Amino acid sequence: MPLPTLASGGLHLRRTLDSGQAFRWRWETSPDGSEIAVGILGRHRVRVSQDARGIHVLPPTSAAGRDALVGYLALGTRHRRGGSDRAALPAIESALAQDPVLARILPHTRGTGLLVQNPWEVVISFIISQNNNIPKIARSIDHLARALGEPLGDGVHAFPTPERLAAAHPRTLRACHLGYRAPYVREGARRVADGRLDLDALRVLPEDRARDALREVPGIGDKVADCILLFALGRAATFPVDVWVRRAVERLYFRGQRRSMRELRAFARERFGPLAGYAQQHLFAYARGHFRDPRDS
DNA sequence: GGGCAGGTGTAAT
DNA sequence: ATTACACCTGCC
Repeated sequence: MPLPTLASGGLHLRRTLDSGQAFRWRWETSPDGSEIAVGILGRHRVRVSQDARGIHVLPPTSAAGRDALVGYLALGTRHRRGGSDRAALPAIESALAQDPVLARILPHTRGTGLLVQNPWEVVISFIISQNNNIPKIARSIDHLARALGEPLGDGVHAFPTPERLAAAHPRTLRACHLGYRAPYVREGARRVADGRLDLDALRVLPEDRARDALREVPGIGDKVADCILLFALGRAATFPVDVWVRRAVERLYFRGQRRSMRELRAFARERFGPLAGYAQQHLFAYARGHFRDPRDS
């Protein structure tokens, strides 16, 4: 059975893949009406769906693709990884539900997990994300992959390597609609390619040191650095504050009063501790669902 | 057309 | 340590 059904472990596939932490997933509807996520993990094109029985890895996903998916979704990693505990999602959500605000939100967002993504891809993806919106971010990344990524067949391309991206002609980047972010992307790629930014080395640094190292790259500020730490480097205590999370925290915890970035970070650390990253995911999802119009609550 | 979108760099306070 | 502004681009 090369493509088994995997225990969901409390993971809600759709909520997780659509939560804004990854940009290369597409959804298709199968003949029986079920929804199938199609994505690219490294050099593997993978297809996956979920129903009451669990998470199904679907053809033509290879065995290697299946393994990549298990790691990516953090399935079967109930115990220690990289020296830190990764508790099962239901246990995490039970802990978060001690907070009355999250207890109210969780029914809408339960199952939103943190992915274990490739740091290089996350660095570039979130540099592109600044002052941008999700459809446009996804489009730019898709353009980059087509222009510079290894072809994997069927018109699908891997994410470009640092070397290829660093060597890309400005004209090529221009065609990816990166706008003023193009020089940031290029410089980030150069630094990863030549070792000035050693992403693997960041894994063993204290969180603050790793954030400082990331912030040295032009185009990476506090928010993008936090996203990289949370979505690719396993730092679940990190609390990226974007406009949506800010809105959610200020309205739900501070009666709509404006708080400084510093206050918001301190709040998250005190309130959610090592699970702040998960709390952020829930607050973000809820805010996007309910605060679309800045006037309503 | 002006404003905004999952920020950041820069200059000024 | 905070605040104001510009910024590619696509969309309303």
